[in-house]
Formats: sequence, structure tokens, C-alpha cells
Amino acid sequence: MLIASIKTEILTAVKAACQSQFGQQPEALKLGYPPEVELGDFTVECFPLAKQFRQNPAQIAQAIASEIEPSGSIQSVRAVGPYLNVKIHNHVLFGDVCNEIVGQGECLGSTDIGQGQRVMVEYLSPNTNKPLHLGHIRNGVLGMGVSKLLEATGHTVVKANLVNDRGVHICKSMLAWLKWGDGGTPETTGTKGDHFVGDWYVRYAQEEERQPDLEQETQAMLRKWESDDPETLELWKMMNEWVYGGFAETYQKLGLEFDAFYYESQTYNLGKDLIQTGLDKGAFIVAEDGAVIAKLPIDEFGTQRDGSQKVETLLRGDGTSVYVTQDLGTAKMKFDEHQLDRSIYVVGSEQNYHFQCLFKLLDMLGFEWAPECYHLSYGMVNLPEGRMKSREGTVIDADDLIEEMFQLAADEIRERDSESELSDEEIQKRAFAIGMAAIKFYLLRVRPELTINFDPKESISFDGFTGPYCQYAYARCASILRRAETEDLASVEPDFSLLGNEEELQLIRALIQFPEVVEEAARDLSPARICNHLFTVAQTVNQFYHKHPVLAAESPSLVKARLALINASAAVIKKSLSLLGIETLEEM
RNA sequence: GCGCCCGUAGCUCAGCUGGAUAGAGCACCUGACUUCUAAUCAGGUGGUCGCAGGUUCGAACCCUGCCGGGCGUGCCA
Repeated sequence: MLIASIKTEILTAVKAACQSQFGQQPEALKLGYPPEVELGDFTVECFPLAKQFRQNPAQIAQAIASEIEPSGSIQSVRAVGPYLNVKIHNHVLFGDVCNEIVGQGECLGSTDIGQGQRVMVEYLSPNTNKPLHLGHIRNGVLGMGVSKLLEATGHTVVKANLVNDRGVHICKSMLAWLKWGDGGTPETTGTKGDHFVGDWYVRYAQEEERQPDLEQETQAMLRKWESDDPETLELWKMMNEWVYGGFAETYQKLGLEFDAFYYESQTYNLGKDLIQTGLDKGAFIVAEDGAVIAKLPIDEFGTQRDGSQKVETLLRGDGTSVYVTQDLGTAKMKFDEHQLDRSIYVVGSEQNYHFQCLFKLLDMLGFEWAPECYHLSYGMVNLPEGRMKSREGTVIDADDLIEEMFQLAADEIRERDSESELSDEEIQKRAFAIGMAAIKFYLLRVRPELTINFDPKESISFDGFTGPYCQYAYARCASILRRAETEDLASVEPDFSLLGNEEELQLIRALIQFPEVVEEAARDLSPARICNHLFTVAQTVNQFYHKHPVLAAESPSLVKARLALINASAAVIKKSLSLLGIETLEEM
């Protein structure tokens, strides 16, 4: 009996009882869980029925409960006030459920609700003049997380990275390198490529303070770039390659994957023809200075300071494109190239307004897929002293942070390895997995829209509501399962009727809820939901094995039953971690 | 001014989209390693769910209005 079938069985029984007691089918039934596990394994609320059957909910519950005879999976149905609490037979509740969970393997928690849906998740989208920072890590793990959630629910996901590889800021590092770089390269200086280029960007900023006319040289270089000057293009390509090399390393460490790369140098001219279409349709208008603009509806965008209608510029007076121009074109290209059903943009909340405009403009252009574009907005990552500011050097560099987490984890491991039994290689492997788990979980555990106040102490913590805590719970399960293999239990059949204490009930309940949690997380594009549920499972399994011996249980058939529970718990923890992009360790 | 987001324990957050007595973690006390790894577990302290109305049998959750904070607000990305 599958989890889904148990639910259906309960609902079917309730419906049949309503039919015979009240002569009609219930309009709406909601299956939930009682607040205390002792009350039952599932519950059906009778409030909605009260309206339909014109009786008080407690009486309805009574009537239905008396109508349902235990059968199949259902052991008992009891009315408690307005609730119908259902108990499921142990061999189904524990036996069948654990079997199902363990048997599903990689597919655990997967559904097909998104079958046939193609969705693009664009995330990270860095500039090529600076290395990645903490904000990019939040973006990256979030983008990767929602991609995995969508995949788990049957969607076909195209993970895209729109690289901002052109513009003044890129020219600045190019110019600085040309002037003062002395032919150095990442290789000759032993510097990671993105940092190498970023250093020249910083150097530019310093020099510019002393000689403000550098700005003109930058503009001249940008013009050369735009007119396809071969030397400038060559320099540009070379420096961008250095950056990509550096980025690739960081992506790899963070486990970020992409199926498609878009480059703004190739997309920045897209969209101009769409502007013409908009003009032809009368959706856009030409302003006095020749710029193409769109008027934004007041009910959605509010007004300007003076109370007049808001306006968005789509094309400058000189015919050059702006940010939205490019994005309009790219949006269309994405749908055309990949036959998308949905297009998700993982971009920080400071761009909320931009995407509100972009989507409205797509709608004004008449694209039927415009409503399928979605800005997955996430809050900023602030430091204890406020916003990260590159000018003040308070930006937390991604590679530095990764290295720091790795070192901290390694220290912890060595401290616990008092006998020095672990090889250096093993320590490194574990330290990396644990360090990454800490930072990823820390950034994913709150809802995307919330601003994170980056607390260095808390972010490196390995206790409590953290990634390492969850990894540890898994490692403990794995340890018990390993030991079980050395015992002679092969011929013993588990007796699930022996289970049923509070910790066991709480654990199985959490496991049963896993598929719904995945579905909700995917629906809300919120890996935080996975974090919360995962932590509950980890906490519950910790409580369980602390209080109840598994291998030393009273009888072999109880040992087998508890092992099944541990096995299923480990599977759920592993899958949850994997949905968050976090590795599991068999030993910690 | 206008738009969007946020406001729940000292701090950081959950709260299954309206249901059973508001839950965790951190911090602070007190206990538990001869027993499947103490990155663990048990117990304690701690809340007018920003404020005021409204809808409902029932509101932290929905509506309205305030207050406080954040991000934005036509030719940057």
C-alpha cells in the first residue's frame, strides 16, 4: 500500500460514510495530521461539512466515525470534537511506507505534476569584471535548488546563465590592464582568473580618483569595442576567458550547473525589432527627444512624484538600446529556442521594478506567454555593519568564504579525530562537504524574499538548524545500518506491530509527509521548505535512536522493524540534502 | 509622493495558504559519554503574533486604515 493510496482509502471511506449518513457526497475534504501523534495518523476536519450538511461539526464527525468500519489499512476512526482521527494498521503505516520509501531510490519524493512542462531557470548572471561574492552564492544555491525541485516534480528544466560580458565596467578592467598590466596573466601571476581581472578593475577605480579623464579613455574604448575594433575585441575575449576560467572553478565547488550560457554581447541588440512591433501596434510611443517610451498603467505601477503616469524608456533617442530592450529580446529568444512553458528569473529584489516593467511590456506586446514569466526575487545579504559595499571593501568574496568554511570544518574534524585515524585526504573530503553544507543550508533555510543578515558566527555554526546537523543525523543512521550488516539478521522478518512509541510515530509521520513537502516546495519555488522538513526529520531521528536502541532492541524482529525505519529516514534525509545541493557523508 | 517586500520569544526564523493548547534554532541556566559517533539527547527560562478596526462558528494567516524597516521609482545593469 502506497502513501498516496492510504490517503485515497481514507477519503473514499469518509465519502462513502457521508453518502449513507447524509445522502450526499462532501464538496470538499481536507486530509491533515493531528497535532499529537497519539491522536492518530491522519485527520479529516469536519468544519467544511458543517455548512453543507447543516449540522454542527462534532455531530458530523460522530456520525461519520460510527459509519466507518475498520477495513483495509484503516485500523480505527475516532471522532474527537470536530475531527475525525484515523489510525492506520502498523504493518501499513510502518511496513509499507518504509518499503515504498526505500524502494524508490533516486525517485524518492518525485512526482509527475510537471510532466511535459519545459521551464527555464535563469540564475547567477554575473558581470565579468569582478569575482563572485556572497550575494552570488545565495543566488546560485537558490537557482540550483529550485531547478532540482522542478526536476523532482517532473519538469524539464533548462538552467541558464546570462553573462554580462560587455559595457563600460568591462572596459575599465581592460583599460587598466593595458596601461599597467605589463603583460601579466593569471598564469604568470598565479592568480585565479576572475580575481586577476577584478584586481585590474579595482586598480582602475583607484587611478580614476587621481585622473578623472580616464573616464574618457574608457568611453573611447567602449566605442572601439562597439565598432568591432579587432585589437579591442581580442583583448576583451582574452580577459573574459580568464574570468570564465575562474568562474568555472567556483561553480564547480558550489555544485552549480548550467545547460545554456547567454552572453549580453550577443543579446544586447536583440529587442529592437520588438520595439518596432510595439510602435506599430500603438503600444509604445515616440517621445519628443526621439526616445521610444511606454506608459505604465497607474493601477499597477502607481504614479511619479508629481502624480503623473509613469513612463519607461525602451530605446534611447539615438536608437541605442537600454537594459529592457535587451531583456525583451532575450525573453522572446528563450521561449523560441527552448519551447518554454515557463521562464523563471532568479534575480535580487533590487530589480523587482525592472521585472515588473519587463513582464508588463511583454504583455503589451501581446505575447501569450508573458504571464508565464516569473521573477524569483530574493532579498539581499547584509553584513552586521550593513550593506556590502565594494567601495568600502566590505564585500565578502565567494572563494574566500568557501575556503574559510572548508578550514573551519577541517579544524572541527581534526579536533574530533583525537586518535588521528583519518587520512589527510579523508579530512579534506569531509571538510569540504561539511563546510559547503553549512553555508548552503544557512542561505537556503529562510524564505527567498527575506533579507539575510549575514551573521558570521551563525553561518559557520555546525549545531542546531544547520546543514552539518542534518548530515550528522544521516551519518548516524548509516553507521547503524553498517553495523546491522555484520549481524545475522538475514532470515529475520521485521514485526512492525511492535512499533508505535511516540518517537517512532513522529518519525514515520515526518517521512510520510516528505512527498507533499517536495510538491509544496516546488510550487512555492522555496528550498526553505525542504530545509525545515529535513531538519524535523533529522531532529526526530536523533531523538528516536537516543531513546530507543535499534540493534539492541528486545527481539530480532523488532530490530528489523526499527532498521527499516532508520533505513527510510536515511533515504529521506539523503534525498532532501541532495535537493538542496548538499552532499551526504557516510561517516562524520 | 507612489509601487513592491518585510514586521511572530533577547537574536535568527517556522507556522502545512482559515482550524485542536502559537513551534524550532541560537543565547542563558541544569543534567546525560563503560551502552548503535556527545557535530547528539533530556529538562528549564522566555510571546499583548507591529497597532486599530472588519469578515468568520474560528484569524499569526483574509480585507481596510495606520506605525516601523528595506528595496526601488523613464534614457545604469
